[in-house]
Amino acid sequence: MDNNSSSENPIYAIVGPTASGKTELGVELALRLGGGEVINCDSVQIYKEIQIATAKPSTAEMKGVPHHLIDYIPPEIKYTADNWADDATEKIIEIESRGNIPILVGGTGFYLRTLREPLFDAPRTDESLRARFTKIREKKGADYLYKILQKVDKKSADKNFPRDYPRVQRALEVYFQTGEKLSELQQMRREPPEFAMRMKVFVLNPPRDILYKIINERTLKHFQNGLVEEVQMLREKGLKDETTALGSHGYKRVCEYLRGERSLESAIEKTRQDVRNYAKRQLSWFRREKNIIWLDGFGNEESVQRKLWEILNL
RNA sequence: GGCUUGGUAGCUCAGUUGGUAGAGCAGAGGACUGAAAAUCCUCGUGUCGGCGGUUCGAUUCCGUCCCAAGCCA
Repeated sequence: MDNNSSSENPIYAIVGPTASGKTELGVELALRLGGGEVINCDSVQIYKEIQIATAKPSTAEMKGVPHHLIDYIPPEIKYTADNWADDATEKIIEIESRGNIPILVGGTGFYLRTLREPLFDAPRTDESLRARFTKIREKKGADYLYKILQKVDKKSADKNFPRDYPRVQRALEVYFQTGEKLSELQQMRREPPEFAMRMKVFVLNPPRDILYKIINERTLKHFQNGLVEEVQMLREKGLKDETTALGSHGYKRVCEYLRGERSLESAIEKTRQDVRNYAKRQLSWFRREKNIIWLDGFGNEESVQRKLWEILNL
């Protein structure tokens, strides 16, 4: 690989809220560039076997553009942001080494940030320790864990709210696993990768009301396309409701329906709301993100595509 | 046509023994360091259906009209 030229080569990222047309824009960009390859940046599309409600691109939608990090993790695995950053880094190097251009496409802002601003060095989460804390929380409440955290790592406790248990628990897990305070370890972020500076990140920003309408329609379509049957099949094969994969939009509510906890109708409505709320959170996240370029509209709109080609001189 | 029960925030409703009102949901804004499609924080002025009357003061009581649901003709 020629390091000199690669240090000037851009890497692209197309991000934004769910249902904003990232997939199409990413593929069009790859074709326009000639030699673009898509790397998925979505925390659910990485999983194999869950399909219908994941909005993974179909073969036709890929238009011959190579796609990476899609459909490659078994659904029972707990995959994390750091795993993805490692895999994505590897793919970026691989794609560039064959003279092609990586295009990150997806809506998981945390993953993208993890790639650009790597996390501190830490051992993998000790799942048995996590299970123990979860048990304590279920028995004694989130406030109880929070009080422990106040004693062992006051700074972490002050940063978080008592009921935000994933973060409170994470800080406790780190402390009891490593003997060190998360608040101190977090200062020690690793150096950004060489390519971080070469990344051009575009964020799609469609009108909210239209986006919500599309989400509502798409959700209904997922159910009509056999989402319930897909979940039934996965559960019959032994996939647990508690997995990350079955916790994703649609799947979670269908599991509740299959457990008899809600009606099918309410599973659809609740999923719609889950996805709408998620889209809003994604936008909040990207507003905070540094070094991004906003593209108003949907990724499948010609005006948006034209604007992107213009910015990139393509 | 008569009777009954309702008409309060986008929706479902609570409430004020008369001093212009508050919950849940929806929605909005925000946080985010290995669970991130997760998790959490903050945000509620609306002719209290219209018009009159009583009253210092009415969304609250009275009258009347309109609308909805139910029952009786």
